[in-house]
Amino acid sequence: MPELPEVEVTRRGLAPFVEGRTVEAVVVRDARLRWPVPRDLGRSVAGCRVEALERRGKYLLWRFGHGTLISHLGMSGIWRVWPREAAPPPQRHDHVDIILATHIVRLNDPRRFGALLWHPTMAGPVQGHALLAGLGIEPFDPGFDGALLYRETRRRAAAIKQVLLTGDIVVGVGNIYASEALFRAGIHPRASARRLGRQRCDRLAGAVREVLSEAIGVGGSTLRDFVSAAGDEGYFMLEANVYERAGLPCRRCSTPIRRIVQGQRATYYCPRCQR
DNA sequence: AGCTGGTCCTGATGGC
DNA sequence: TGCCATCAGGACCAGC
Repeated sequence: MPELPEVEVTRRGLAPFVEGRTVEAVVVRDARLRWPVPRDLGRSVAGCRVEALERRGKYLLWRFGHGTLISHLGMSGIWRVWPREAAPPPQRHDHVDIILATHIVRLNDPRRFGALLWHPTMAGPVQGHALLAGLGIEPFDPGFDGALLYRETRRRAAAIKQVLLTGDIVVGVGNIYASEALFRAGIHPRASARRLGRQRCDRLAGAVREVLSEAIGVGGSTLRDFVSAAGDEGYFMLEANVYERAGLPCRRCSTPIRRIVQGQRATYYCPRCQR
């Protein structure tokens, strides 16, 4: 279940089975994701080698010599891998199989907010694809720092929590980690983005990077279960400081954590630690 | 009935 | 008036 850490954990889990391997066939069982999965995906990639499995924001990019398979997990998507002889029969919501020589990589997505699209190289570099073109900087790019955050928020009057969620300044911060990063930085989620000072931007940029990288680190420990199809162990989260802790004492100051709604999404924060 | 991890799209608003 | 960027809300779904 996918914010950036879950997508990165997925990428690391799939990469050994996928990179350098050749796709034998693609089975599209149900094409009705956010946009229709191309029915002829098999014709685009069968017989072709996956050069690399990359990530951009929450998108997983299967790089081929002649194009890129763009995958997004939406709210409920998950990729699983089995040795071919051990793959169970497809279950409900198992929409697509990518069949390799020795393994099957299978996409399950109950809510169908995910996406699987083919972008041929002849249509231009994949970074120019409409879905990727507007994305903000990667949180682990050395160029992402307080100075950038400060510069990019100057004309954003909206609440910092919502600005973080749009992903057009920095990618990968979903609803859970937005609350967690703001707690770590001591910033109130409703604070106007443009009114944050330089120091608070420094703190927030650091907090975003820390929260995401710690979550990736922890998710790494569930990699084995995730890949082996031992159950839906793919999703793991850090022990939250605020997320879903409404009414419980703040771990730092014991003040009860509050839940508010911003843009129809829940936000959690400590009214004492975050101003 | 009302929540839930994402994000695209539309239409409204406001600045130049 | 027009052209922007920004912003709020709706939309897409199944499962609990």
